[in-house]
Amino acid sequence: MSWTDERVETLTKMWADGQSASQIAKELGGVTRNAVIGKVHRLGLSNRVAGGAEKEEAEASSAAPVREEPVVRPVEAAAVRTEVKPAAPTPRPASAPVNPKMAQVVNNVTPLPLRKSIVPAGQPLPPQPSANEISPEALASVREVEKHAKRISLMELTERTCKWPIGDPATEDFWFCGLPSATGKPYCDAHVGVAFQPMSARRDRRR
DNA sequence: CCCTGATTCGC
DNA sequence: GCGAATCAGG
Repeated sequence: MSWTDERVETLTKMWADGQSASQIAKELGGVTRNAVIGKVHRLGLSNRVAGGAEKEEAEASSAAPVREEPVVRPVEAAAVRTEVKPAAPTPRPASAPVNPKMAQVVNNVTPLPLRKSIVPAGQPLPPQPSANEISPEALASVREVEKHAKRISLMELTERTCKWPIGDPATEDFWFCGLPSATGKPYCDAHVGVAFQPMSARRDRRR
């Protein structure tokens, strides 16, 4: 792969938008993160956020561009950010996963009343599984695991962290399990245990 | 260990 | 110019 104008443009935009070198490399394909970093330096795009807080951009405020040679103007950066794809709707695996919301009922972590505000008016809720659809063993292991969960935030999720949500997303008391997830699986072993269950077993336990 | 960017240097 | 290897760090 060579650095075509188009690829350089992609690199420039993603870098300005705060994407990591590895993310950019993955997007471009055919290059390693080292290649991306090398190119970034050769392009003189290095010094990104300058110093301090990373992760979230510090451009919201339209502070006067003191420094010349702007990498990307705020408007431009904002436009790019808008293109970020929203999380894809979670498809139900063939093995009939149980709604994660169940965890709360199970944990009796204030299951009800759910904050009405998080459910847009007029939006019918998907079928909510009941506690007895989950095997006692799976429940026990989940309760145990959630005591030691890493409690990571949305931004800290990676391909190999458990993405099981815990708590109420409408409050501060919300986080993700964060324990190591089996390669290729979205959750840690315990949460895979309650998320994926054979249809027959669920039917049998259902009241 | 997972990950980050920075630098060097043979090609 | 390129990027693997390496370094330094979270």
